[in-house]
Amino acid sequence: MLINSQVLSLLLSEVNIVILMFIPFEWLHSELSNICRSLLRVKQLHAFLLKTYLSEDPFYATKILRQYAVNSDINSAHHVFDKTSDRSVYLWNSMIRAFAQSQRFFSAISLFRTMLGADISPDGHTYACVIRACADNFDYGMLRRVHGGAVAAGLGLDPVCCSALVTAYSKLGLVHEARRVFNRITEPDIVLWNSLISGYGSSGLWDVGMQMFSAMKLVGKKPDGYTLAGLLVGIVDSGVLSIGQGLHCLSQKSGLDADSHVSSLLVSFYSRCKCMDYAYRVFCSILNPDLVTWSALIMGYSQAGVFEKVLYLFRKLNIEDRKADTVLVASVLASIARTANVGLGCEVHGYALRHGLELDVRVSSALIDMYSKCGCLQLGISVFRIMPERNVVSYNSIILAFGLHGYAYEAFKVFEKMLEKGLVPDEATFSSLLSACCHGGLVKDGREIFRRMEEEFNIRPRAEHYVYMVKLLGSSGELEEAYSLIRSLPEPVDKAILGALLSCCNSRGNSELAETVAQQLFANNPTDNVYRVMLSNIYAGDGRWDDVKMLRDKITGRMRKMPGLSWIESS
DNA sequence: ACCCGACTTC
Repeated sequence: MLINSQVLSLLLSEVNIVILMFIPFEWLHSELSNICRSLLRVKQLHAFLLKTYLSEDPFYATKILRQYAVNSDINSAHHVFDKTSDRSVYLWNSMIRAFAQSQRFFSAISLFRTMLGADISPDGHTYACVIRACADNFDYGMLRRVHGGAVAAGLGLDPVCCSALVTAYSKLGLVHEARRVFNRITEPDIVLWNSLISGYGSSGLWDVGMQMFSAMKLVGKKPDGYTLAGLLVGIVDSGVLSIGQGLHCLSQKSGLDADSHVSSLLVSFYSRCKCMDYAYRVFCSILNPDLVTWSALIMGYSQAGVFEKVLYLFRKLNIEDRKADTVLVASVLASIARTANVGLGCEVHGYALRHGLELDVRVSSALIDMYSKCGCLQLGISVFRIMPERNVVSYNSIILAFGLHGYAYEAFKVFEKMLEKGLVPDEATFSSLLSACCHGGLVKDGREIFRRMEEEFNIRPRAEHYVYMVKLLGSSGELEEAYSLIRSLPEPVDKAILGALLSCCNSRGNSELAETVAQQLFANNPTDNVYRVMLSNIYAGDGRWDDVKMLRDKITGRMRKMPGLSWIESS
């Protein structure tokens, strides 16, 4: 029986028991089992189930609940759950999962607690779902409690539960804890092996992941797409290019390169290694690359600074009649910000508007940054004003924008507002604020915020923060204070921090301190001739030509200065 | 249903 959409709509809206007799149940099952991306259709199906009293059946109730959940209609999903009197474990699990996936962590936990009190026992999947939710919310305390609960319920060795535990502990950075869970299982299944390998991969321990990979093959387990993906995420830079190439080779031999996750990871692996030719070749070999793979390639070109390729690919995507998503548009905008071409930025903003992507946090934040870097602060502010949802990144972007344009006072005002909203500032927030102080010459506020960063917000300053502090203090003549800040740091001091002080010595004409700083730089970076050039310029300013000559003679090899180039676009 | 991918600010 062939059912086209018109017939279907008619059936769903005008159904009665007579028509029901003609509906093949295989069709109904497939309609409910496949992911339906239309909320309207889900509602029609639900109405149909209600009319035929099939909604009482926990099997159908679960199916429709899940359909509501994938369409983000969590209230309807909850309604279905409430109306079903005969609740199976699967139904409970689906509802807990629906809460967890729609970021309603506390609802998920509270439903889980209700389930513990009800006359039904949670199974491995219930615990797995709650465990995952704990990890997604970085709630270590809750994770320990749920883990304890699982052990007490006799599920401490349940394969499903343990896979989730291994992943959760790895996500919280406790890969040793994950290993302990793994070690308790005498015969791990492929999923458990994959969980541990992914855990090592995402914790930066790709070598241990490779050891586990060998161990897994020794006990006769055949790797699948998850295994390769877990290994590939760990290969982060060109230092281990050959390992990644080996995995590429392996994926081709085993046919796993057809897996969309594996192929997109191969593209991003080559991108991370700056091997864009390889990345492009892998991309071209994929039959129907999905948006994630397109994004990986576009990001690769963006990070390699090949901006014309970014735009070329974005246009190519459109020519192929594919619709970009928020992540892809945000990446393209970030790339345009670096070219400072506001015309292109406006084009992509227009694209975002036409496709209803402009209110997304990532897109909006990228727009703020793009407009401010292109010199259009006002446009960035307008975007910030209208965005419905703001996160730390959005605030960081607008703070940076104000600072960049010399409005340090506004930057601090936004910072206060951000704290009022209960958002927790991160390292980038303080980078942006310190940068604002540098642009505005606010020494006092800079010192204050630098102090608060550590004392009040528990953020240990990184090299970039010290660079800003040194620049701020040094350029306002407080060279001694800048130097004593540097001396409080453990050796070896990052060359960017010392370099910032050296450059301040240059502009303030303090050759005495410059010599001390430069000696330290020479000692730790003997091949970096830039610092010799800087010091020789300082000597030249004092007319100490003998010292200039002595330094210049030490510069071995050729130094080529890149000619300064700039361009403007005219229309 | 447990294990895998692109992500805006520094």
